[in-house]
Amino acid sequence: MQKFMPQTIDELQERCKALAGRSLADLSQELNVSIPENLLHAKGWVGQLIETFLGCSANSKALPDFPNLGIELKTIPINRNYKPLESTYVCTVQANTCTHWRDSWVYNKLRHVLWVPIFSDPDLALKDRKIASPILWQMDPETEATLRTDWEELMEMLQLGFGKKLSAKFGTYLHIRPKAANSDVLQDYIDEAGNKTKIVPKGFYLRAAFTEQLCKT
Amino acid sequence: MQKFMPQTIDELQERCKALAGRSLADLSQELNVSIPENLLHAKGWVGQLIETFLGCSANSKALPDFPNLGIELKTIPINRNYKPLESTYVCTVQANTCTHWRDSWVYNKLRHVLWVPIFSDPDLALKDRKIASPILWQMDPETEATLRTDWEELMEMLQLGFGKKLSAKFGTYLHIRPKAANSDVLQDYIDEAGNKTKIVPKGFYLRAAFTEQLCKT
DNA sequence: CAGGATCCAGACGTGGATCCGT
DNA sequence: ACGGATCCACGTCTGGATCCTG
Repeated sequence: MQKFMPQTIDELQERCKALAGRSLADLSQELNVSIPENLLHAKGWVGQLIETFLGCSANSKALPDFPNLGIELKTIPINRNYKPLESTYVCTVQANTCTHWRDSWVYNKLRHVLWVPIFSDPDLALKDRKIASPILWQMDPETEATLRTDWEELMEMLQLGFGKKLSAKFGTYLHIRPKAANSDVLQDYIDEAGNKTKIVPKGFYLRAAFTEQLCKT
Repeated sequence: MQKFMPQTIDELQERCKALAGRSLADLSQELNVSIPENLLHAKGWVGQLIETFLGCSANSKALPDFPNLGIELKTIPINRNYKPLESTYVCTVQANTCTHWRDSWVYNKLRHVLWVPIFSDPDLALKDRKIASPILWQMDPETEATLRTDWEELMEMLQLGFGKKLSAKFGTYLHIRPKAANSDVLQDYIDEAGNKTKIVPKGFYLRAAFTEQLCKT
């Protein structure tokens, strides 16, 4: 059962009110989808459940989840104390497409986000996990400055051919980690010496230390 | 039931002998695959049946059907008089990748081909269609000269931006036709004036007049 | 009947993320 | 607890070709 996509921010916020406090069992029953035993073989299940409830089409590449509103949806697993349990995936890294920050996928994905924190302590069964209050958020100048610096430094390392040395240790809010089916997946890359090589596809992620600020406000 | 891939040309020719004269009903029974009522919703079925019988893996992109032998497999529907009923698809057209003929996908697909003609008169039910004698063929210099000229002229028209005017009328042996799910599928293209536009994805095909020469020898 | 349009299966890529060893 | 590794769904692309109308 798919809902209609909200046409205005007010409609979206109404839908968010109807989401806060509800359990995943509750939501999946209303939407008539079956609930998996755990997330090991369904890692994206919660995110897709929330997408369905809020009425995003779940397809559409390169467009925000709510295209007419320009808003991106991100779920965040948190513990009882509103502390994120995981980093948050932002988008794939496009090596060799050097643009300005404002043209980047990262900026455009994070400019305007609906964060949906979900109480997800590991001892809490999937069905009993509950939605906290969704947060409609816009990137502020200070945050942008930090993200921009992170992005520029990380992209520069990639451009210069240091992709293999680019570990998840770099970056204040944003960092780069593998993003692939497994480590056998490889894509073309040109290293610092100008030689053709292969690296595992990578993605941008927000560190939990960053999203913690959002969830605790 | 998948067979092993032939490791030598001799093994491949043995397999071909076992194929000649047999009906599609016979083959599909041996391979334990169900036979469709007609080809309208299974246009590639015959080709895939023959692939299975001859032991090609059916995956592998950019590689020949028999990678270790460097041989490509092509089925050709023919009538009682060995005249092809259709043109033969070769490969997709890669606009904006101008290389030399010998580096082209067309040359490499057609250098060494196992043609499998199949009696396919329209009044003959799918199950009753029979395999004629497979033909293991290598491109000869005269054929290459004609194919090369066709390919160079067609590619030049594409490079120069005349993709929209490039109809299937051009080319002696080889021509270009749409190759997509339907005519709504579009891909980026730069026209003769240098403007960005969209065209339907295209493929190279061999005219029936060309394959007729092969089937009648 | 030639040329433009179309159809399926299966591989591949991307967006949704969490898992889990050190 | 962090960073490298991994997992599913689903849309898109590609290779297998034939359909079908003017």
